[in-house]
Amino acid sequence: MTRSGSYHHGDLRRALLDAAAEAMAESGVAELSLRDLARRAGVSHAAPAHHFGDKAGLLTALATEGYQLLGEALREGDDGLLEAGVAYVRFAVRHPAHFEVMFRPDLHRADDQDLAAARARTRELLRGGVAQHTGRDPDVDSLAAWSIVHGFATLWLSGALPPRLGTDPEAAARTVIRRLFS
Amino acid sequence: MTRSGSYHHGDLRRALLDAAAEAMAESGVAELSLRDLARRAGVSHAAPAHHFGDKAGLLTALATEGYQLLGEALREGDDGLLEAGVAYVRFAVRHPAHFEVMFRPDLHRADDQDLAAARARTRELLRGGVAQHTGRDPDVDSLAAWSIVHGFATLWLSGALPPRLGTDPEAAARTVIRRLFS
DNA sequence: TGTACATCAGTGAACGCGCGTTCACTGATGTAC
DNA sequence: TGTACATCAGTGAACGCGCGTTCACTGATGTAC
Repeated sequence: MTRSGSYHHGDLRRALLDAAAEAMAESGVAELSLRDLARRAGVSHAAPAHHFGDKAGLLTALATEGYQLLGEALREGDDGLLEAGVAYVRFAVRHPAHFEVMFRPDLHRADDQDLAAARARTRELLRGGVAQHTGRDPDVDSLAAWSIVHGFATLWLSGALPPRLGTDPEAAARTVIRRLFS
Repeated sequence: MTRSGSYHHGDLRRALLDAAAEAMAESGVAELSLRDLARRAGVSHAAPAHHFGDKAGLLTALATEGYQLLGEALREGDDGLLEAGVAYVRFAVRHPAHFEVMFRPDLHRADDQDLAAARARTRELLRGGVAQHTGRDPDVDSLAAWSIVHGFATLWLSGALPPRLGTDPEAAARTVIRRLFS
């Protein structure tokens, strides 16, 4: 879509979201600036305002996309609870920037309509998936499941886990999740 | 310790750490600035450099203190696994700033000696506590336990959990942790 | 008890920087007729 | 097929801001004798 040399970018919105995810994965959200994203996309530093209004607007769009991607990941991993849990961890590791901004309400506009809709839909998937597969209190079960996969993903991303676990987060997560449902 | 009107503060190091925890709890780490902390402590904006060198130095000290506080909390909650887990969540909710900076290596100097020592000691407590009380593979059990309490605490702090859970994080956490060891 | 002096803690002015945001503009696109 | 015009996307200069850091300084403290 990038027509280089042309005045119009082609799909600047997409390019800015990708640049944001890339920049955050590289050096964290603290370093993120609109001017840097514009530089990465090869446009003037005032261009982003056209698509997102301001910085919070861009991060809100990124969070919204994150909930959509997570929703797709959960639907694909519809081979039972274990695989859904693994899919959650896989999403977090593959899309660390989306994952972070989704759970940092200080970074996005939590009351944005699109974001709220995507968030609600994906959370329903999370709850519904657990309720289907368990015989116990689905409230407790879904909260326990969410906590354990979210905790594992967060600890993995922060580098807090011991090196002994190796380099495959999904394998390690599988063992841990299995422990919850044994 | 604050001798107001005097040239020397008395315990500026302590005051700055407290101010940092307070400021982060109020408005997140993104807003944190050394100049603001100096304002809160009632000293000139160049004073913090004297005690911490720079911003990363201050946050490293905060993370170190966090590991010490968490260690104490875990030792006190030595009435079994369940209460240790609850103590973990209680620590996170009472000291959200410490908790955040401990698990954000982009905010502190991970190779600082004091920090590394405090971190290692507290992690040993985490692992050791679980190994004592379980009949199964202690590696898997301690990782599952850490994941579930860390995940619950993180989700609670981010406001992601449904309002239905009420306002008492410890009660909700207790139910969830019990589920892991049932 | 008093004095000299080294050390330490805090001051305040100055610097350069990158940032977000605003604004009048211009180039490109698409649509009506 | 051609022309006029509205709309949209991106430009580039300008602004004001708060920040971290540096530096020569000064006030306070503690210690040796």
